[in-house]
Amino acid sequence: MKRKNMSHEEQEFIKNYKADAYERPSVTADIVVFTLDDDDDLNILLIMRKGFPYKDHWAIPGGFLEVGKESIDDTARRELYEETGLDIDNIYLKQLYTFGKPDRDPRTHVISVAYTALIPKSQLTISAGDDASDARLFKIKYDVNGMLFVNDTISLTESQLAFDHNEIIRTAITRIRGRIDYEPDAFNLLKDKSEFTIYELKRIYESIKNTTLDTANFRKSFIRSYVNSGLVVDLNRKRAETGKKATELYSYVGA
Amino acid sequence: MKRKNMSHEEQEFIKNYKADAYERPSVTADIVVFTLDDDDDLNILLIMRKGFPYKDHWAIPGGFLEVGKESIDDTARRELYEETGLDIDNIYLKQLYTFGKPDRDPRTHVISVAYTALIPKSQLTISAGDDASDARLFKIKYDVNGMLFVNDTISLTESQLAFDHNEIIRTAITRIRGRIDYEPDAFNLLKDKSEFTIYELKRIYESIKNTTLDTANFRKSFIRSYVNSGLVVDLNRKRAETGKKATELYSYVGA
DNA sequence: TTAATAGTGTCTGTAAGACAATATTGC
DNA sequence: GCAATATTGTCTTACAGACACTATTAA
Repeated sequence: MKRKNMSHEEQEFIKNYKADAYERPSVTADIVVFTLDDDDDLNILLIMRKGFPYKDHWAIPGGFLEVGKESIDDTARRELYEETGLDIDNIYLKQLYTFGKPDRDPRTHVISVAYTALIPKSQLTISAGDDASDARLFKIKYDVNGMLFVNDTISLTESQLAFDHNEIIRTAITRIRGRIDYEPDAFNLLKDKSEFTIYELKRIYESIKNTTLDTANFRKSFIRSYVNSGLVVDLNRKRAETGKKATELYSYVGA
Repeated sequence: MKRKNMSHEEQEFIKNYKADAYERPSVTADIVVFTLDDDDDLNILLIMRKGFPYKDHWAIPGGFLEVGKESIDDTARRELYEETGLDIDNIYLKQLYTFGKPDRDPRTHVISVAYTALIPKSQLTISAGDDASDARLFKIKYDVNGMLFVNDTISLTESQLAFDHNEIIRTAITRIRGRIDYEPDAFNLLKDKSEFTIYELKRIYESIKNTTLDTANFRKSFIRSYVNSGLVVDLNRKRAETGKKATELYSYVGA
């Protein structure tokens, strides 16, 4: 915010402003990191909390805003980097929603600005940050009581998560499902968005929507929405795999 | 957040937690209040700031979170009530986006959780709250440099607004335009959503989208989307106005 | 040749937009 | 009757979903 003409009076006010006059909340950025595993199932990154509160509970990664030094978007990027070692630029990271009930954290009033990240597994180097004793990917499953988070060694119900993180994850899934039909979000989960097949993209749609799609209709929609608009170009090359007909390759060239 | 089984160790941790150990930002809820004026043009509520910073600048209403006492949603409701005297329940008030750049407020790092409200003018009793010397509705117009805010006596360019409030308003307009085609937001701007004509609703759509719509096509879409789904019922009564054919009345019965 | 996957074609129903035509009312 | 607005109908185009059919490759 560049102010052109701040009066002397106003400058004095700012100089003497006591931010401590009112009690302030803490603010965190917390990130729902989605990826696809080798089964093409939708996965989420959870960390095991090292300290209180919710010590030894699984949680989504995140951390406190560094006041005056960074925007809340930067907090999300920084925390994501610390947890995944990701090249922070060129990453799908979008603000999701802000959660602000006074008792959502037992320490003090903590406002959580939640973000959603969509990252191909090949780009993730998962490592537990300072505040975590472990960090893992979990498949998202559903039973009558809600979501389950499952991998080879661990199975969690959503109520076992720290804080209100189950609600944040629910909100993220709802949002990404709502967006996928009219925004090119899904490309961000491709192993290599500069060289992919329609069927790789289709599997991403199916994982996010938790359904199966008709290949013919998916192709029509893909051509109409992305190729005809120039967002995706046909590479006029094919990729051959053993035992199958070779598949045409496309490249996402962005907006 | 009800925790069932918090360990003694964790309880001790919470008791001894010093929130002051890290610097915290301030958090505000700021509200973009939309209404339609008597010309059926889209209006926004702005207040004239009484104190520094941006003293004597127009701004959207809002205020600081009362830490530990209220959720950020409640902050928005409370501030909206103070500025409009509104019956706070039964109001369209939705979280929009959170703005968190460190220098967006010259006092200190202030995180603004922005909300959008859609309220019929008949329900608004606009009054300047504690922190405002004036409160007015402004038509939203556009010129080559962006938005203008205009009423009978005042004309503002968007860059004259306090803080980054022009960016917040832009975000709100984009969001509401994007939502109106698939969410029943527009009903919240009707004078009386329990008794309205198709044409009253059409004018709201036109104001938000800033276009004119075909009556025949609007009717078809209205019937399909709302009457057939039961969200709106045909009252089987008409309202007569002088010099015109009487118009069928409908009632929004909600989800 | 056959299994497996890639890709095309066709049909149906629904919806959006353009626009013509008809209906009702007060004056 | 006429002006003004309300309401219905028709035509075109686009798209989504269901599903039958053809094409290519490796084993």
